[in-house]
Amino acid sequence: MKKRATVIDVAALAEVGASTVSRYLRNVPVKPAVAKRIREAVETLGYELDETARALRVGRTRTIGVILPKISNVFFSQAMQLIEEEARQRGCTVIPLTHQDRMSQQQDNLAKLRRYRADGVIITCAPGTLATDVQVALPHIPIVAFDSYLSSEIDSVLLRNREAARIGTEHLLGHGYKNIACVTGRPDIYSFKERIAGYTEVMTSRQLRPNVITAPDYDQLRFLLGVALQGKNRPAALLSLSDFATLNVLTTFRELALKPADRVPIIGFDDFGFAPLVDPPLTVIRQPIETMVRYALNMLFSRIDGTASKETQAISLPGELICRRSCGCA
Amino acid sequence: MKKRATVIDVAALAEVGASTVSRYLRNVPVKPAVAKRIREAVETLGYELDETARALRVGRTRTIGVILPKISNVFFSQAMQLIEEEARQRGCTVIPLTHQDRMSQQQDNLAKLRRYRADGVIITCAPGTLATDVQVALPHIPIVAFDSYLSSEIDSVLLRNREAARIGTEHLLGHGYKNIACVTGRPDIYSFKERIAGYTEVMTSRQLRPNVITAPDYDQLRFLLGVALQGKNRPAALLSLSDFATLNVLTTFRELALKPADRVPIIGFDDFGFAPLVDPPLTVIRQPIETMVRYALNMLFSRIDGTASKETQAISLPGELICRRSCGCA
DNA sequence: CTGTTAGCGCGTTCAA
DNA sequence: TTGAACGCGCTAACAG
Repeated sequence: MKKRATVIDVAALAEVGASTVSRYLRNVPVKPAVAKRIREAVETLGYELDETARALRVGRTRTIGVILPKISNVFFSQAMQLIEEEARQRGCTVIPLTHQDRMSQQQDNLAKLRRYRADGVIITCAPGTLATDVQVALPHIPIVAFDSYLSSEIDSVLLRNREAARIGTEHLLGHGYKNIACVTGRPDIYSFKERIAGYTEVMTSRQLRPNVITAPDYDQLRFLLGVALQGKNRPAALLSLSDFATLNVLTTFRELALKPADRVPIIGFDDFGFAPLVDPPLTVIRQPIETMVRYALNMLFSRIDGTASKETQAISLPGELICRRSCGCA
Repeated sequence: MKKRATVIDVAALAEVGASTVSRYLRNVPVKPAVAKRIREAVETLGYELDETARALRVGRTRTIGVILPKISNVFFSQAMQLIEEEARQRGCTVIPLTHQDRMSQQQDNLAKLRRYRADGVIITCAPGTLATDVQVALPHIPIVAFDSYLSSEIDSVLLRNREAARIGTEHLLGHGYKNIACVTGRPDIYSFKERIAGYTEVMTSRQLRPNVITAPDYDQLRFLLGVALQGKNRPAALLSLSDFATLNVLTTFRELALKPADRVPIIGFDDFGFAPLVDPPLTVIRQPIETMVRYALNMLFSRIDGTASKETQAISLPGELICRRSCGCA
C-alpha cells in the first residue's frame, strides 16, 4: 500500500523546489524546461492535489453548500441537477443539505457548512428564517437566497411570485370562474406568501372573496380540500402553489372518486415531465429554473471571487403560463 | 473581522494544553474541572471544529461521494434525499456527482472524490464501467455499487431485476397479452440489461418472440415507439424499464394522439407520486428505495469503520408490483 | 524565475 | 490525566 505522492515527492523527482511544483500546478509561469520535468514527474508518480491540505492552507475549499427543503421534489431535484452541473464547470463541488422546512435543522446545516468551510452558500430558507439568522451563522461567507428572500443585503433570485400568481388567477377568471380557491401547504414559506398575495390582489380587485386553503401538513390539507370540494360553497377552480400541492389536490380528486365533470379546473405551479400526462393535462406556471440557477451561481461566484459590485442584487424572473387542459382551456 | 477561534485559543483561555482540548472535544476522558473550563472557553469563544484541518491530520473527511447518472429523475432524487438523511444521522456530508451515463465524466467524478479524500463512495455506474475502472480509481476506498453491479469483490445493493421483470411480464401475460414489447433507453446499463434478460426469459419460455424496443437516446426511442405502435405488428402490451422510459412511452401516446382504445397496456418500473394520477393510473414495479439506501449506507459505513467482515455482499431486494389500471387490471 | 522556510488547525505521539 | 512538540500536504512570503 504505497502512499500517494505529494508535491515534495514530485519536487524531488523533478529536481526542483516544492514551491515551483506548486506554482506549476497553479499555472504560474515556470521555465519551460522545468515545467516539462515537473509534468513528467507528476505523470510517473500519479500525483494528485490534496484538496484538504490546500483548503487548510488557502482557506478556500472549492465547495459550495446548498441548503434546501428537500431533494426529492420535482422543482428542487431539477435545481440540484443544474447546480451540480454549473458547479462542476467551475471546478467546484456541491454539498447538499436539506432542512425539511425546519428551522433547527437549517441551523444545523449552516453550522455544518461553517465547519466544512464552504466558500459560499445557496439557500432556500425554512419558514421563519430571518436575514440575521443566516448572516450571523455564515460570517463573511457569500450567500445567495434561491427561491426565497432574506433582505436587501443578501443577493437573491426568485420567480416573480406575485405576478405569476396574478397571471394564473386571471387566466382562471378569464374562463369565467369566480369562486377561485388558492391551495398550498406551508403558507409561511416566503414564495408561497408572495403567491398568496398575488392571488389575493387579483381577487379583491374584482370584489371577489379570496379563499386560501392551507394546512400545516399535507394530510390535513387533503382533508380540508375534501370538505371544501364537497361543501356547498365548492370552489369553481383552484390555483395550486407548488408541484407538491398539486399532487395533493389531484390525489384528493382521486380519493374522492370525483367524476370528471365534478373535478375542478386547476392551474399549478412548476412544470415537470408527467404534467402533460395526468388527466386532464396540467396547466402550469413554469419557473425558469435554468436561468434562476445560472443567475444564482453567477452571483455567488462573483462574490466568492470578489469580482462582484458592492450592491446586492435581487433578481426576479417571470414565470411562464403553459396552457394545457386542466385550467379549462380546450 | 475577527478570526475564528482555534483549539489553541480555547486552550489558552481554559489554561490547559491544546491536546487536552482536542481530547475533550473527542470525548476522551478529561478531569471534570478541566472539562468544565474547556466547555466554558468553547462557549465564550464560539469555537467550532475546522473539518479541513481535521481531515488533513486524520486522513478522514466524514464525507461520502455519491456518483449517479442524474439527480433530476424520480428514482435518483428519492435516493439522494434518503442518502442525505442517512448520512446526516451519521454526522457525514454527501458530495453528489453526476455522470449522465458518460464514462469519461464518471472518471472525472472519481478523480474529484480522490482529491477531496472522500471516505467512501456510492456509485451507480455509467454503462461500460468495469470493476477495475473504479477499483483502481479509488484505491483503498470503500465502495458500494448502488443499482448496479461491478464484481464479486465490491459490495452492491440492487433490485432483483430479473425477477421483477419476470413478474411484470407474467402479469401482462396473465391478462392475455402475447405480443409484449419491452422498452428502455440505454440497454447497456446494468439494471436494464438484467431486466431485459428477465423479460426475455419469460417470453422465450412461453415460445413468444421477445421484442426489445430501445435506442441510444430518448428522441429516437420515441420515434421507434411511434413506428412500432402504428405498424402492423403492433405490440399488445408494454413493459417499460424505468420511470424515464415510461415518461417517453406516455409522451409518445400523446404525440400520436392515440385514442384511449388504441393505447397499449403498460407496466413501468419505479413508483412516484404522480403515477396514480396519469391516465390511466400507472401500474408499476416499485423499488424498495428506503431499504436499498439503508443497506447501502450500512455496508459503506461498516467498511469505513472497519467493522465489516472480509467478504463482500451483494444484496438484492424484491420489487413490488403495484397494480393500478394501466396494465389492464380493472 | 526559483528554493527555503514557515505555518494553516488539528490529532497524535511521547514523556512527565 | 496532561502538555510540548511534531507533522499531515500545501501555498505564501521572502530571499536569492
